Amino acid sequence: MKNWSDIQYFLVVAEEGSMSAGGRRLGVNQSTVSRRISALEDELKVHLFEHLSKGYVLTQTGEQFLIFAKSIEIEMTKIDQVITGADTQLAGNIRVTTVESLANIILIPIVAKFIKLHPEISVDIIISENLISLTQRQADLALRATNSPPENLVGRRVIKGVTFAAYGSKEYLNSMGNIEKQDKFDLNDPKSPFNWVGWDDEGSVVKYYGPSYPKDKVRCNFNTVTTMIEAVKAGIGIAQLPCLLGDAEPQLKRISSIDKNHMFDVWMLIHNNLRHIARFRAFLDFFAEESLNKRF
Amino acid sequence: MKNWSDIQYFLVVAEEGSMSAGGRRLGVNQSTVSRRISALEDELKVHLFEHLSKGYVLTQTGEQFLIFAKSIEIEMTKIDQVITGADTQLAGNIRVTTVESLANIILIPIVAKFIKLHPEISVDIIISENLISLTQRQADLALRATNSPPENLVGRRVIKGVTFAAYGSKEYLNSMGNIEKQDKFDLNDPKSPFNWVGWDDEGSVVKYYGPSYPKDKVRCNFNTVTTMIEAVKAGIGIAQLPCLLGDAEPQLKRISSIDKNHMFDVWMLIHNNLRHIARFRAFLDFFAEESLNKRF
DNA sequence: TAGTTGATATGCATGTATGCATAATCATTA
DNA sequence: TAATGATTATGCATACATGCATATCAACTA
Repeated sequence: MKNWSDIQYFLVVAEEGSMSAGGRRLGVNQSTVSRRISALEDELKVHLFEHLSKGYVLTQTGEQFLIFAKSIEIEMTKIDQVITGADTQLAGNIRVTTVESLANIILIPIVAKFIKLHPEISVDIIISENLISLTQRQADLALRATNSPPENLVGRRVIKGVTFAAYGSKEYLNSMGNIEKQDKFDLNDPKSPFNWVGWDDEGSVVKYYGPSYPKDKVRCNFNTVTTMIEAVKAGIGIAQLPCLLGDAEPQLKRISSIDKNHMFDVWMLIHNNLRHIARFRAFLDFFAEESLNKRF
Repeated sequence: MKNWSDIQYFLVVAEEGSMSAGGRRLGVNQSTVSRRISALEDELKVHLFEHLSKGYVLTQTGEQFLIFAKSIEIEMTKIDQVITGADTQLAGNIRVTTVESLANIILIPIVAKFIKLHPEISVDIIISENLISLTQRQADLALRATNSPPENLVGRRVIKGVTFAAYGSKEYLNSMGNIEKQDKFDLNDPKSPFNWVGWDDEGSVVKYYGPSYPKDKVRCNFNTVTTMIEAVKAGIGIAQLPCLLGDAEPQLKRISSIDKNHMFDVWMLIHNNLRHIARFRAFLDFFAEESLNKRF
């Protein structure tokens, strides 16, 4: 797309249904609108409008084009707002991204409180196992498990030192012998009867911070903690899981001691250049406060 | 913002750090770039760049501007892809929006399966109690509780006839008398001792489809089902809840029969004009299939 | 049917933006 | 210190996009 302004012309014609009306709204001549639309259609080699007696109506392709053009329009109004400094009010939308497991136990309860406190602010939680890019502004804030936050992001450490331990489902452990008899198992013994559920570092961008486990006994790998937990529940094997999550599952039983050498922190991160926008600031502060009070 | 194309010029200069390099990349003269940047700065009445010996570097304002400009750039490349028909591949990103309650019990388990099946597709789940607009393309698909989907959206009914019943926490019911003794309560009796947790239609865009309940006995209202459930668990009172959700809570007990006159369906919706894009189609089909197999 | 209104396409004149050439500035290197 | 190379700012000529005027067309009305 050579001339991005053509989107503007497209949008008004799509909305008004006529070149003249579009021109009036943009304060330009009717012929200009007509010529810009033609230029756009020539460049893309598609027909965006059909010229019926009623006026210009969108073709199928035009309808598709409109959907994307709209989101560009929205971004454009946002950019104006930011520059003119309309972002000092505690209103508008916040987009927070995290992975499923952290969303359920940490993010969602605190967000529920926050929206009650600030009825003018709406919060979208974007759950994604791919690391949503804050730099590309797919989200405003991110709740991340890490030990070293990227330097272009600032934020607060909301949970410190999440530990790992091995867990198995009570049913699975029973099937391998009486779990009532023992609380600790020698998991590193090559003769240990347990299968393992592993963490797939390759497919995912989210790093594994836990202790090592016998790779040759891994039955299957997963790239999200939640699916790992499901697999352990289903009796596929045992797994190294964050205690924060494992202890919350009544069907699971902790079968190892905590390894203090393998821990991670949880950070609420924001892009450096967005941290002064009022609603983001308010959310960050509120979140830090709440997570301090809560004991994970 | 008058000339949307100026964003283009801004982006290349921000990246290259010089007007000449920017001009080369865009295939225009260096002076053009310089003039367009000046025009942009004059129009917005801010300085976006500082001219140091090393070249042009972003000011604080420029950094903020960049963040939003980037997302416009991303949308622009998307619009090109759609038009040139690059969207026939089973790859890319899908954004599905829904409310928290539906996410937890329906959406997340199926998405987990889906991303395993299609490793090239990433799925973002956007949890928002405000109705995210599919028309404005804040999301690609939406999982909604409704009985009449909007006409510009198409989709599949993934769950039919979700019923309501009254629920209370076992603890709360015990405190009001022995729950073992009775299974049905006369909730409409004005002398009934129960407080109610209500649904706040006003604050939220999500409609309440359940049976009526005595408004004069409502202690507090909530605008998300999940917070209602938490309130009921906390012993604030009883509430009309979707059985789908209420039955899943071991702490709760169903204390009324099902009212067949108040039900709702759950739809997976997509914008009419996006339904032919391959990855959306694949997701919609997979979701319909999976939800058929599952019994909710 | 003719007249009226409103919309669109196209020729022509004009104004604006662009490219080119040039001079000034600055960093690097001999 | 001088010389080279690269970048930027500005004057000037030109190319291109816009506005204006006009002809055509379609729909509605008397």
